[in-house]
Amino acid sequence: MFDYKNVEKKWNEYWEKNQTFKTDVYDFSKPKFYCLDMFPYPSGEGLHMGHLFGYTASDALSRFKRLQGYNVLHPMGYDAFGLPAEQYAIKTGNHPNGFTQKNIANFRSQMKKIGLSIDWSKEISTCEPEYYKWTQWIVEQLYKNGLMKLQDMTVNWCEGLGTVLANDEIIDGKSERGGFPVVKRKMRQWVVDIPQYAEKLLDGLDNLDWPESTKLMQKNWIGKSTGAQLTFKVADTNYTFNVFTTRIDTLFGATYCVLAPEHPLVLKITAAQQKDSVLKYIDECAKQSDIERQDTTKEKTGVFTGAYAVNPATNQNIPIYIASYVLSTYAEGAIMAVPAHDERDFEFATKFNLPIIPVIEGGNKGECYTGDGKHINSGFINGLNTEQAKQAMNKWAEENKIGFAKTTYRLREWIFARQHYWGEPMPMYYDSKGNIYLTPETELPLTLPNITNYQPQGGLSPLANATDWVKFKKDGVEYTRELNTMPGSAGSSWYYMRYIDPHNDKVLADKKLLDHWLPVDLYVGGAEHAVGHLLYSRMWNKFLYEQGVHSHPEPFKKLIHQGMILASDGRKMSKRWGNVVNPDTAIAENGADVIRLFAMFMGPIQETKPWNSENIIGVSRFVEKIWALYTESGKIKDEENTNLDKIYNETVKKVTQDYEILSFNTAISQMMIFINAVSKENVFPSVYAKNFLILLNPIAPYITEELWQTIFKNNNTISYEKWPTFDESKLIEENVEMVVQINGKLRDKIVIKIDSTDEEVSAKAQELPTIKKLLEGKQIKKIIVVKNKIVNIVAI
RNA sequence: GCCGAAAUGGCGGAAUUGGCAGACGCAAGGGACUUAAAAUCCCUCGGAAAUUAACUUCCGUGUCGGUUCGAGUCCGACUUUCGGCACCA
Repeated sequence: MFDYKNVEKKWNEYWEKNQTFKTDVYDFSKPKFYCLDMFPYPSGEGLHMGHLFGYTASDALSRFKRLQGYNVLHPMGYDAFGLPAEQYAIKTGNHPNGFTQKNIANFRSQMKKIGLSIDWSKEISTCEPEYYKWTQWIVEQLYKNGLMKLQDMTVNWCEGLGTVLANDEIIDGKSERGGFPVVKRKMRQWVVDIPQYAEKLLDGLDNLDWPESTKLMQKNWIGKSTGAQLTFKVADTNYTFNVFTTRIDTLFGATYCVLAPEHPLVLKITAAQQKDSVLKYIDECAKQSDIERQDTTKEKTGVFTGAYAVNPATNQNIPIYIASYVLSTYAEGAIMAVPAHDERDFEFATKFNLPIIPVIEGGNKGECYTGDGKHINSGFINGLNTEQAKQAMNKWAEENKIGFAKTTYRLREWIFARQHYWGEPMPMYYDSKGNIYLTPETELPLTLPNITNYQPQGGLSPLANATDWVKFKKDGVEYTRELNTMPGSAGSSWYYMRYIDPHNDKVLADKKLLDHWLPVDLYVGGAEHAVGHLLYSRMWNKFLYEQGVHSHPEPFKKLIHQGMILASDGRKMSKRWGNVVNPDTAIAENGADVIRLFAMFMGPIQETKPWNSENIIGVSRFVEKIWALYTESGKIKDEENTNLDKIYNETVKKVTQDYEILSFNTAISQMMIFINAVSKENVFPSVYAKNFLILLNPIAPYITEELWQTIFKNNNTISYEKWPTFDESKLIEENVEMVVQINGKLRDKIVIKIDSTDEEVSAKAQELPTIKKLLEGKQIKKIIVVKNKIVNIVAI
């Protein structure tokens, strides 16, 4: 029996004592491989199966690359600022740091139990001043470059949490944490001008080895839209407003305009007799939650302002409405409505009896037509198709100073402020006039003050309670500090850089090291970060790249998302269902090797799949079989066994290829096939026995270390051995079995010399008695030979 | 509503470029060993027909159609599940 408990203890101590997995980042003599996991938020619940799964996969790859002779960087850290710690502090009055540190200690010990080959000397935590000093430094650079700014924003306000939330922190109109309702509110906020990077972020996607679906999600999130901006005059006033349209060609069919209810012009242009209804409508919209407002199944609403705009193409007056289907947050917050050729405008116009003028031929009468066609009722563009008409109209608009071609993005400013205590303090302060100052670099990190009351103060961060910290004097002048702290995504947007040089106190990280180690070669993490974290990180990376911090425009070369691990009942693991399987328990009961093998054997890592504990026995038997084979069978000898040559070389080849593409389930399957073959033989050549341990080591590090040491009397760890090579000539046999088909159906098989000519093969196939019989009375039309595989006789 | 991914035995899954569907493992059934059990080993294991048995035949990768000598794989339409977005002008 494999005594996994003692073996795990022994090797955990050995690895720690010998710093087996410490990476010398200055060693540039070997090729580098940077293997990164999305670091965990250290919750009170500890690691879950999803962590175990993803971390095991990246660890197996790290160990594989190490064995292949790469200098591997495989670090770990903690995304340690966050809401649960904040709420713990609010509830208990205790400092969130204690809670966080306790959880971190638990996470670290759990990860060690899985046998992860982490370089623990490079461990980081985003809540350490040593770390967030540089988060603050980056924020200051963003500010200096005009990318971090104060802006009046319509924000997602969550009263339940007393804070502003990012779009990706909201699910179905409720806060991701706590499930509290979220409403829109206008607030002055620190924002990162990420839209400035929209085009670069879009371009950069092309060359990344990422899942296509993730790239597409980022593309959609950025939401590039090409069209034109047009200026409309408000009739009988000096007011004008801009609209954005992708269909400038339909301008002749614009029969009304709509402003978003929040549009600044609304109150200025509303006619006296419409004032009441307009105010009432604006009020209604403000009160609506996100879910209500985004419900597209509901009938569109809106009111007439009493004002008219001038259609610049027809010079006719067209009514101006306000309606909630026009969003203040997108483009100009105003549209020209072309009901004949836009579904939404059509619905609205029908409801409010507004004129619908077709300007493109096609479609049915009385219906909205969005397709291409010849323009009609459109003055100088009559007869043109959509593309031609767009060009003509763009030219016309520019010449007449009415508008110009424009590209708009859906991507909005990244709201970079939370009304929390447990986050990085913003390194800004204000004088009595409201002028903004940056905390001097020499004074960074600006550390969190100690407070006792963690309750948010009427929309202000609990930092407001630290009066001594908030107000301070410098050269006799009184200043006030920024009270907001940074969002969770701040520290996680650059942590992969810090791992490379985690204790540098002069710079964020040595440029020479960053240039060598970036980009990350493999990034493993959940698909839930497809836009949020993975977009923010890319933007910070691009910014720091442009600042000359390092020389890599993209941070993560290859990305994979590990699938979600469900409970055996096919549902999500949840306390609510009582179906949670805890990694600690699973490891204690089966051993880390067995759990690692089991996790990797379940299926492709990208797939969501259930954790069926009863299947563990399969890999457990495999482990015991190996243990017995090496320790008891006496089969390992310095002899040859030609029966095993082929399967051995096949196994080395297949396992190597499969590890390379992270297909661990098929690699394990091949190793099982090999061990099954060995168990049928009397001799297991010691060269094969040694090399098999190396093949298995990335997934099952403990048993392989132990056998390596005890059976082969090696004093060194197996972790830096040389990856076995295979002999291609051993894979080629003299004869091959070929399938004989008639009309594509399997009828017989023949064994034939490898690489026989098509003629030889088809002649031999036709001599087979079964084939002869089946071909009786039939005429052979064609014979297709797939070399060394198939003969297909087509006959009628 | 729009975008994306997926669907293969009782179960997890495998199948190179379009070339023997079901590797490997679990569960199940049968047998060996044992006083017995556990463990281990051996055999069977998609469905149907037929057969003493070997053998054989037909059907079969969500549904319907197509391309092809040949389709789990390619094309078209659809169904279901999961993920994302959600009036984006």
